[in-house]
Amino acid sequence: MPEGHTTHALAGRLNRAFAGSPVAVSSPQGRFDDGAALLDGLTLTEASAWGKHLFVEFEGERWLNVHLGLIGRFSVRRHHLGLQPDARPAGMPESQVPPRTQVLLGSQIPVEGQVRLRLLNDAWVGDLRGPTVCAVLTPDKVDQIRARLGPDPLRPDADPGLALHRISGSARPIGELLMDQGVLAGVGNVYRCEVLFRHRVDPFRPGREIRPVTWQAIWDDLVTLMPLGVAFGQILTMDDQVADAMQALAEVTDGSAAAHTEAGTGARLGDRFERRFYLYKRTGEPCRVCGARVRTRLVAGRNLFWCGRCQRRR
DNA sequence: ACAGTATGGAGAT
DNA sequence: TCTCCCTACTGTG
Repeated sequence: MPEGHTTHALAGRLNRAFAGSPVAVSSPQGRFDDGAALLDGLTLTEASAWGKHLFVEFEGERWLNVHLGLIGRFSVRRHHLGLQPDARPAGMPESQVPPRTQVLLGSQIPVEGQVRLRLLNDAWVGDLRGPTVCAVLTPDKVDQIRARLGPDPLRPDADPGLALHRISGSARPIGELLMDQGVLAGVGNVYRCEVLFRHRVDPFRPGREIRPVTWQAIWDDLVTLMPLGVAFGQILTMDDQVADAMQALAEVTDGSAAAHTEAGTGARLGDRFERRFYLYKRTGEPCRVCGARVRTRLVAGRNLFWCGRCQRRR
């Protein structure tokens, strides 16, 4: 389910599992052998996300860039092999065991399916499958990619004015502009349909006809909604679920409930919510607000869902 | 077992 | 606007 919330959650999991430790990098599938060799054994500095792009910095100014595309997955889980005493020379501290040794130990971790990239340290294993992008980049190239991306509502440094500038100067429909990663980074098909509905905006309305105050409301809404997606591992847009999620998140932040800080599976707060949207994939069903049938149209190769009555031009 | 679909995006046309 | 890439899950037989 890769929209921006997925990438940001992934960056967090990678940091909790690997940041600050040397990482054995391999390509069990073989299609990333060259890139893996460039990173193997380097210390992972920090993972971060910008929209749907994941950037993982390693020592020596080497960057791993991953884009999950439509079907990519990146699992991060604990393994229980540990480092066996006889796997390193006598007297060598565990922290100095060469990553290659870890690779040998790691080879005991079964590989299921096509794993393009495997990250491994003494406690964690991360397996990447089916990405559209998996590459090692120089800092220059990383800057280039970032320069092409619009502001990301999940980044504190984001400037919604940049997106407004591109929207207000465009004749393209807002439903299309929201999906353009150069206008706004991180929003995909679900968030675009749902957020336009939440503000009753006609998806076919040209960008230049969107009032700045309307754009600001949409942006503010995304700044509220998308962190919930990160925290709960699913896209939440329905008012009742959003309210519940915000409350649950506030309780965790206040410390009045046990915080789940493990990077592993199972401890996630996610999957607690029923999968339910205002419009997404509800073609022909009644609008939850007005009862009109939810409509759909292929826009630039993707299914756009909208309510022709609630989102009529005003 | 197999077909269909999917929350993306690049490149060709 | 079309074609292609790539994996996981769903529904059908």
